[in-house]
Amino acid sequence: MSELKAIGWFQNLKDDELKQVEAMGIMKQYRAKEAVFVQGEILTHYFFVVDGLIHAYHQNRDGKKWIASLFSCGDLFPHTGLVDEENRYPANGETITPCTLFMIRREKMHELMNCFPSIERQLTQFFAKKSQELMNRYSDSVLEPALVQLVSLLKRLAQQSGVRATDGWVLISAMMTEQDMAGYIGVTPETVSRLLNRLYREKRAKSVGRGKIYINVERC
DNA sequence: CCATTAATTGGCA
DNA sequence: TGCCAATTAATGG
Repeated sequence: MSELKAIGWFQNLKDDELKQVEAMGIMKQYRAKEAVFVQGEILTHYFFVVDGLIHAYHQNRDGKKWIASLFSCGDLFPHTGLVDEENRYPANGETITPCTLFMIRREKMHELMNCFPSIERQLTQFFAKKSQELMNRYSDSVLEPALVQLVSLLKRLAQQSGVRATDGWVLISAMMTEQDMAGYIGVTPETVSRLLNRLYREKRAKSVGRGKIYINVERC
């Protein structure tokens, strides 16, 4: 059960403290494409990602969806209600791949911060990092063409869950679908499909069946 | 298998 | 690039 140590937040805790933290929440398994929370509902729990990929997205009445953020191992979400008074989920949370999440009630989360100041400091750093990521992503969405944004996304996935293969190729498995990528970048699925095929032609990436892509780190 | 969903492709704005 | 339509591929019973 000490999977918690692996996610970064609790590394400098003593064993008994770690047990104390484990007792404050529960480890939960999710299947792929399973809802974790719904936008607008009362915020009852926070989630630490132990394993897997989750997205938070907004959706309009036509069903168009925009992925606000991606969470992988070591991330904590949602990001509201901890240092402000917001008490509803700001977006829809849904797993992309099968996931293992450490789930902790809101009240316990505040208790956790009070009991362990070191974790509260990490939270501040975490927010700063996420804020920076969001700003970079937004500037890319305005300044860069979709191809560049797609490559950035693939690089990020490679860095987070990629497996090194032979000579400069990294395998990204357990991938988002192309629709997900489209939703993240803010373009249509057709565009993503065409851009990916372009990357394949240019030998900057290659496909290994659905959901698995090799990317050439050097050329990207 | 069939039904459903995802991805591809071509045409046109 | 986006949107639409027509196919083709893949996935899950």
